[in-house]
Amino acid sequence: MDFVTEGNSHGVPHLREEPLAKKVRLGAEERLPASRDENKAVTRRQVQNTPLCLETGSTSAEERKRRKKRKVSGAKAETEEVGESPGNCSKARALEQENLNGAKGVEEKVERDKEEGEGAEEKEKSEVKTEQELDREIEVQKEGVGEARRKKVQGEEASEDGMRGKKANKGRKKGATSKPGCLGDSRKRKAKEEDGGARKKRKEEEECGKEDKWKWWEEEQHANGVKWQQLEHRGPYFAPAYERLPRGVSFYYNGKPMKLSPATEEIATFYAKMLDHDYTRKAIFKKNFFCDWTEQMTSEERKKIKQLDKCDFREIHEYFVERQEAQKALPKEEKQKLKKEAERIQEEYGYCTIDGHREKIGNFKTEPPGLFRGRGDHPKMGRVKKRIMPEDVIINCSKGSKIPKPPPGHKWKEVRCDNSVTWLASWTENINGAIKYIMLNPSSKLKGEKDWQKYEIARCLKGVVGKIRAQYRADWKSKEMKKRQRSVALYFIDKLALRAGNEKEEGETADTVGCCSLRVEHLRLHPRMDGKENVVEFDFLGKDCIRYYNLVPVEKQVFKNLQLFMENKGPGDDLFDRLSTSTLNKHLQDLMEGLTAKVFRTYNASITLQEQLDALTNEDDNVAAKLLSYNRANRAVAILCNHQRATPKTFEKSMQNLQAKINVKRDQLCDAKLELKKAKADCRTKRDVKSKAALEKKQKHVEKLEEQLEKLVLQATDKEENKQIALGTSKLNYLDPRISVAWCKRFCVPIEKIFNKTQREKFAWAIDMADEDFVF
DNA sequence: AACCTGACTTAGTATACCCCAC
DNA sequence: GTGGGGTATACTAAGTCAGGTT
Repeated sequence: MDFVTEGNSHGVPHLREEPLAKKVRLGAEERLPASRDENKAVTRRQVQNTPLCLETGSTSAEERKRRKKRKVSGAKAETEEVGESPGNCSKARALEQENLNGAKGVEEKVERDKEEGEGAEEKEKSEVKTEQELDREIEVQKEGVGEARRKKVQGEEASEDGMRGKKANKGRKKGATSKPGCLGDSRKRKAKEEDGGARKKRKEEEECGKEDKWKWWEEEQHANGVKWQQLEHRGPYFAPAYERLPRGVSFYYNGKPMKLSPATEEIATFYAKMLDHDYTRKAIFKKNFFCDWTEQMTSEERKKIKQLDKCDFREIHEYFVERQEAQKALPKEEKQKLKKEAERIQEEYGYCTIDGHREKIGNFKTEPPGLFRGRGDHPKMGRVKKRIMPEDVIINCSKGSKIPKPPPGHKWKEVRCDNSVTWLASWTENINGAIKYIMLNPSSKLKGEKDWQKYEIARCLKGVVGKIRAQYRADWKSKEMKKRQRSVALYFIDKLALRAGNEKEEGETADTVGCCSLRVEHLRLHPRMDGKENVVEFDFLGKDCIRYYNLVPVEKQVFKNLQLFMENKGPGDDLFDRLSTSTLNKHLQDLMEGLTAKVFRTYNASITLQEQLDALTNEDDNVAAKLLSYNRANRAVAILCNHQRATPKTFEKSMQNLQAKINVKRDQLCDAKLELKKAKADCRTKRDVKSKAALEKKQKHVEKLEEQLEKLVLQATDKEENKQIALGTSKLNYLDPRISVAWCKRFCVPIEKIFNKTQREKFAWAIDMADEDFVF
């Protein structure tokens, strides 16, 4: 992994020379058991959670707590080294202000209204499509892109002014669907052949066509803080009531069957269902479960059930396994019936009306009761998550609207009308006391607008990041300890895309950290390592207990600072003892409006995608090769952000299958080439029309096979490189979709190859507004 | 400034579902 | 028609960050 900063004055983590998968692989080698199959009990997560093997060792929660207290009081007592004037970035701010205001601006409505009619017409036409029509459409789309490109060459103005770029895009759109071809025939053919999933697409489009799409991005935004004027919904859909176990299914204690009270039995089924899960092998899980379970028992039961290991849930477990299998084996009509019912529920509860538009809700069901599945070494795992009752639920809707009816015999905790928030209903969960919300789907206006804004802020950062970097580099030498720590932390956040790292309550959650909460034990300093100087070895558990392991050569001054920060500290002490996320974010806010630590992650992710796409895409490649380039660029971002996944259980097998396919194809190609040779000879001797036609046919066959083989090989490469990396998270949350849309348009790749249906819905705004010239 | 809480985004995993090869 | 594999979706935990209170 080359995290070396040479040739990159800002120490930006993007644009690396070496394959980007190395970091993860390095971590993985240490993390993963040699053979998962041999040792099924050892999951990735478990291995990740084993204490970090640092000389310093890990620190207990109590010790950390003690130290933290000391840190806080110590920091208060100690005066700053030198009282320098506070960081002044008003210039940067002033510069940025303009940009940001622009970003928030909204287009003139008149212009829009004029064009609305045409849009509607277009939509109507495209409602139901045949396969041929779809293929034709792709060609036309490509032709349009060519037209757009030609226009660009002629000097047409590109629209890239962020949230204001609508007008120009509209103009482009019209052109993009009408003008005749720019592509050569062979390329058109290629595109046609490669888009095999036309049937699937048609189905998707039919579904999409049903809903009339609301182009909220062409409308005015609400005044500051107001999220809606009108909101009406059906309230949450409650988890089904508990059903008693059938007679023949029993819980056993100490080998003897035992009838349990309904509440006790229900909780027992939660555990029984998880019997073949790793959780039930964890001591904390068992302890927490037993503790909460006994609390729910009747006094009679409590007297009898004293030890968990005398409890036998196996019969209950088997019952649920069988029931699930029976469910799967249900006759078609029964399955249809169930599906219909699910659809009905979705129809009734899954949508709301917001400002006159029907929008999909993200999660309209309350979370069912069960056992808490905290990740990593969560101290509360196994605790009983209580059933949510209407009496726990707060409903949020507009005043004049139809207030949802609670289930018969129940009432809501509260009905309120607060249009400064986006949630429709909420309740407080019993494990951590956190509030859970029912909110809209990502395709909704409320979510989409926020998403769009997020990328606009990240784009603003692009304009000032140079200054910010210059400043934090200068601050590395500050006489103020606070500033030094802040500047080094910011360097890490920028260069390594670390999360901010809020303080967490000790003992309440798994011990994970981010930048500001790094402890001395999470870093090791190597003045020299593998021929590189000033190498910092990071090894800590981040969000969701995903291990972050990285060897990073840093600049000399950073290295020196780290030595200074670590001086006279124990392994469990905070590295940045004078820094918190709130002071860091306050500082960032001064540098640029809207800037917070996480914006760096968004910015660096998106800029990395853009740069990698530019570097990796070859215009002459076929679609499969271009997709590999895209995935590689996406992968670079996923690695930067440390988005990992467990290697899919079926990985090895499916890899073998793919390899087998490749081998078959190779053989076929070999045969086809032989036949081609024969046909050539035949043609030379006979010299008639028939043999010439045969030759042509053979030639085409070989070409086709070659193409197919190449596609398979690319697929295999992609798969292998993607083994432990999760691309979805960055695609969904960090990459400005307009970069992908522009790339698709520029390189004639159908957007469906990059975004699936859900993603297209979420990014509808970007797909509609970005043209091929969009630059992040 | 610390602390707490609410609102919202980001995250990995479990499961449902669909399609293709047989 | 079926089973398996792969993708899409559902689910909910775990973060970030801001604003109010002490």
